Amino acid sequence: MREEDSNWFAKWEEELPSPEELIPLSQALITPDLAIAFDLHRDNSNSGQPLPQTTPPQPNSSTEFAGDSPGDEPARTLKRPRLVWTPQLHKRFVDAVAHLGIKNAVPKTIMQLMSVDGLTRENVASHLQKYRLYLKRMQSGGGGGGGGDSDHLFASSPVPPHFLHPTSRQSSDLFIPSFVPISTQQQHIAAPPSQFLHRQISAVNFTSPTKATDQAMFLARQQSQLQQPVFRPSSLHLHSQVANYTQDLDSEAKTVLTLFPTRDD
DNA sequence: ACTTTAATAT
DNA sequence: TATATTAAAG
Repeated sequence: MREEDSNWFAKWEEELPSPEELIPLSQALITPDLAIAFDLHRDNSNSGQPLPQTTPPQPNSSTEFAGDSPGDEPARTLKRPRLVWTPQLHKRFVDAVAHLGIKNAVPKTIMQLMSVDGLTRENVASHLQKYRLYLKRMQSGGGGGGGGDSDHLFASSPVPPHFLHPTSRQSSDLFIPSFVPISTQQQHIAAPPSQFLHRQISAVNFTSPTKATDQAMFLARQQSQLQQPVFRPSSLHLHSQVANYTQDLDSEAKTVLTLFPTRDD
């Protein structure tokens, strides 16, 4: 059932700033520094929480001289927990790609626009690769019969039409939301790593000021979703509040990063 | 240096 | 299965 092109737009917009939708979103991926910091208290009580020895690496946050002498930086080689692409995170991904236009939507740029702390270029690249395959298989088989059933994630976000038709203009000039005033929207973001946030925001000022404004708005919209309700688990340890960072040690010592609570549709 | 694609690993 | 990692090529 193909609706008009003008409809996806409206649908998409409706999805955006619903209060209910905003609440469950959390901050960002755990930052390695924080993880390390909190791991310092080893509550070694046998509470079924075997600490991950996989101390998430610190990408580059140390303000030390960046004398990158390979072989001396074990942090670089340590493994991060697997990223879990929740529908919310995927939506950010799609928004970013749509906003950039297919042309500029390369992993690095996408990553920058998403501005999710801890998200790596490779995370995005991997996801992008899979997403493109999904798009390809969408244009061929399409809506009729055989949709793969393993595409739940991708199906959870609407696919902008120009993703499928390389023709016609892309880029995002069309749908900068006229609402969403970036100022005064900002309540106090209860973000412990506000420094990081700041850093990421300031990292967006590339290219011309026009684009910068454009992307500032984009970011502003995105960040309105990032505003944290400051959910304070009264008696819980800091682990849970730092981020939605869950470890799946049930089966093995594998750790899993969860950005947002997954809510079933 | 970065992207893309395919193949492979966990 | 979903994501990561690697290799090769542009």
